[in-house]
Amino acid sequence: MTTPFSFALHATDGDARTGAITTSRGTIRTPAFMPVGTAGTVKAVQMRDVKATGADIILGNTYHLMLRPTAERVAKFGGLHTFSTWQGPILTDSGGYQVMSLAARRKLTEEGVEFQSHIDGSKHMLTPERSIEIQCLLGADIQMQLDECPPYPIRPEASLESLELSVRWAKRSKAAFADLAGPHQALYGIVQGSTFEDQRKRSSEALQEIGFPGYSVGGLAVGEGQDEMFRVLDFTTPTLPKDKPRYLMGVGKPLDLVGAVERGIDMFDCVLPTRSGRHGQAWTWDGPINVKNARFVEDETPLDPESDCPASRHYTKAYLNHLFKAGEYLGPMLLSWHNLDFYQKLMAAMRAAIAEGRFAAFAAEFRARHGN
RNA sequence: GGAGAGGUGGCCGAGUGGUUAAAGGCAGCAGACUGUAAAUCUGCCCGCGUAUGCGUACGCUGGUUCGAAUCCAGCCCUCUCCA
Repeated sequence: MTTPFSFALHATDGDARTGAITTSRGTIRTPAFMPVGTAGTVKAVQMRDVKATGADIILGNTYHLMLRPTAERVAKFGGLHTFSTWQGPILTDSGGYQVMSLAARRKLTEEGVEFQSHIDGSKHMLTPERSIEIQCLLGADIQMQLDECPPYPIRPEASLESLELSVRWAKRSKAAFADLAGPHQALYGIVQGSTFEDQRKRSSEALQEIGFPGYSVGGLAVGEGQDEMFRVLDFTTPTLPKDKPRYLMGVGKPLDLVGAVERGIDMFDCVLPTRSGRHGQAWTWDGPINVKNARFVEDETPLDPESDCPASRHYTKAYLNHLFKAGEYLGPMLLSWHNLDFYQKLMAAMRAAIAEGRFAAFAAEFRARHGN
């Protein structure tokens, strides 16, 4: 439990990078995709299966775990790792995303965010300090500063104001983290600034002045579209230090991941593989399909016969189609599992391509096969 | 044989004179989902047409009415109870 947090770059190919983050709970191979486990569970998939897909780290969420079962109760059980049985590294989001997704249920002030629980209406004040305290109670290996994830589109003046608030919260988060966390844990700052180049630069510089072991790009994939997101990355990642991990929060679709890795991103998280899996969508090398579609009713082929993942190899599309049509739980379970596995295989393929200096060719081939 | 209830779009089921191509649900056909209030949401769902629209339609036949899924008559069928 004493291995300090560190990041090592192994190879670069263009702007794409591959390396490893070392934590006391294990190594995270980058570029990494982190399955989202908001409420202490990667929805519909058992931890041992999440692990078997090749995931090195998963997410938890401050807001949701604070409300239920509460951070204090999780701490009583020995932390989120023990409680959930996930023994690898855990990254927790600070509640910043809920500032946007639950905008109607919160009040934002300089002090922090007051949420009205979506469960029972009770009020909860989440300050930068309290967010760090909760993340420490959960035992998160990588923690996020409390930030305001602004909506899109947003006026430049409003974005700037929001960005400055997030910077002030970053400073407070770091101070709280210094008091409560250990050297084996890490706190990331979050770059904001919407789609404005000068603001992204300003945010990036302000955070580096404070100093963090890793930097996130937040406030993207919120409706601006892929072209715009890539445009923002084009001028944002170059402002980040090369020797620290770069985390693009909340992204994305497979093609988003490829484009972002191409632009120098090292870490990703997204609900998409699990959510779309629950909704019948399967991601494959040949693009996304919806297993509920009538054309799969008698399709006896599996999602990926070459995969070592049982969900991808053992079950026919006809069977998956039947499970979804019949409303059987196993359908969402199998597709979530398969999608997580596909995402990990995609990340592994990108890592290998970067290490071997053929990332551009890999990306081109993937785009051609997967569809645009 | 007697008494009663009822027949509505693939199914269930509202509607009991005009604003009804006919609520709602299910099934069906598609789409969306990006730091998870999501096993969710959206659209289509009689036929033809992009559409204004036209045609057909509430067991069958006939009638009343300016106008009928709705009122009347006859017929056909189903269900429940009593014999």
